[in-house]
Amino acid sequence: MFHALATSTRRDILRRTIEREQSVSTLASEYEMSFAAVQKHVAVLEAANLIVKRAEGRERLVRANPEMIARARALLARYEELWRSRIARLDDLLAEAPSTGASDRTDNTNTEQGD
Amino acid sequence: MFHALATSTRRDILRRTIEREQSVSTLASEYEMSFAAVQKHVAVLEAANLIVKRAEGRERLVRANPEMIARARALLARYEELWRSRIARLDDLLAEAPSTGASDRTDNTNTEQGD
DNA sequence: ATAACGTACAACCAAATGGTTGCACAAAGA
DNA sequence: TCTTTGTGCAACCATTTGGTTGTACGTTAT
Repeated sequence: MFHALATSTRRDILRRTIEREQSVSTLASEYEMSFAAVQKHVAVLEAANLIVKRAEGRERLVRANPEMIARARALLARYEELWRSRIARLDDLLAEAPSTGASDRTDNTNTEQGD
Repeated sequence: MFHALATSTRRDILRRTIEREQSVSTLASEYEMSFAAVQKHVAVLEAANLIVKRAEGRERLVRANPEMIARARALLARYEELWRSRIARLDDLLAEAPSTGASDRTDNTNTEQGD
């Protein structure tokens, strides 16, 4: 899935199909490359479930699948969560190690950098 | 950057270096592949600024760069925002269309769908 | 019916990728 | 000193990737 997102052309296709459903050839007309090249990019995005296609006459209408985008984002959010918990653990160590004796954690509102 | 995240080995390295800073050879010992292969993966992550290295004696200690992870997540969040605003726009159209004629647009014969 | 359009897919090609081994070199240790 | 360890880099190889052209086939228009 990250592989599917790894090309700017595909991210652009994703952006366009988020904004509005459109056919493969309409998409293809937006780029310098051949129709077949765009069609392959669409196929990669489809395999990653980042878009879905719908048949309408001879056209295939492409639209983004927001579920999958949310999933990618959630995965990265988990990495950030790992980071926060690591900081929290270090924080605990620092709170315990010195002989300050105070077992209760004083103000530990620290460097949260996520949004 | 998404390219750097596109391999499970590299995502795993990222995960490990989030949890704790460690040397390249320590990382390499965790995988079946050769040291050089892991070293190249680390180099890719470093080029994408997803990790940073620090020299300590002959070792190179690797740690994750949470800023960059947040940035990747923010980019995906923007796609979701696009989706939400698209839904909101459709919502507006549906709210306006039935009542209040308001024929401001002179030649709106081709009633754009979506945007 | 015939032409034009939209799509899919195969074959092909150059470049990038993910892996290997081997070598060079600095730092630690015997 | 000599050896071992940790690192980086180059050369090489197989596979994947991103692009091309060509072909086939169903749908729409003339």
